[in-house]
Amino acid sequence: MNLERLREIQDEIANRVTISEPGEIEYVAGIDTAFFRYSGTEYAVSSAVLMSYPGLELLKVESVVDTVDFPYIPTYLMFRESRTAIKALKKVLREKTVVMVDGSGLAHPRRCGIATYIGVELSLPAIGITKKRLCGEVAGEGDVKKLIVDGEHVGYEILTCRRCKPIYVSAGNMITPDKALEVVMNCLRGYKLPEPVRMADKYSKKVKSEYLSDLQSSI
DNA sequence: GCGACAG
DNA sequence: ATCTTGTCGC
Repeated sequence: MNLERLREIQDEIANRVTISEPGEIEYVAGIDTAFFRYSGTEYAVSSAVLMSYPGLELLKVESVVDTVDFPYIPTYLMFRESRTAIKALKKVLREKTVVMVDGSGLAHPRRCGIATYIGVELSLPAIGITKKRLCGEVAGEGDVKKLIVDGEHVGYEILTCRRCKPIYVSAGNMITPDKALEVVMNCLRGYKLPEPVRMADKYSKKVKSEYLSDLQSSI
């Protein structure tokens, strides 16, 4: 599978993106993936959390461990972690849920970050969250600046806590950049990352360490 | 050619 | 992302 073909796949996904106002939001899901190698094999641990919105009560946590075959290549992250992530996500999904993914949405050279891919593939509203800017330019001043990619306003760079570096929010699918920003703001609880992503990150690392110690004690 | 480059 | 101790600061 060459990059040219993978690029075509991303272009196809990008063409299926919908930018619209999602309906009523009752839940918000978060998804994150951790990695580790064991006996020469690489594994991915994806954890998905489901929280009420806007109350943010933790309702469900599900994790999936899988082997990984694709390397990390900037702008091709979806081919590395989406399979495991989608498996975990499907276990917590309900109607009226917006998904928050640890990765770009439309803030991607071909408008196809992993959040967009997951959103289009599962046909649901998705938001991309990253701690580093993959591409685009930042415009404006203050704690909330616009993120522009190829002249298109796809999301925002926001300062979620003073003394912290900013995070990047972008629409993934079936949501507008402004609505994505609103949902993320409503999921902030004093930490750098919005709760759904922060919780998913925490659980993926927890399950990873438990899984590793199980493997090592079963020798 | 050079620099940039999510997780 | 991951490998890693102490350490600065709220």
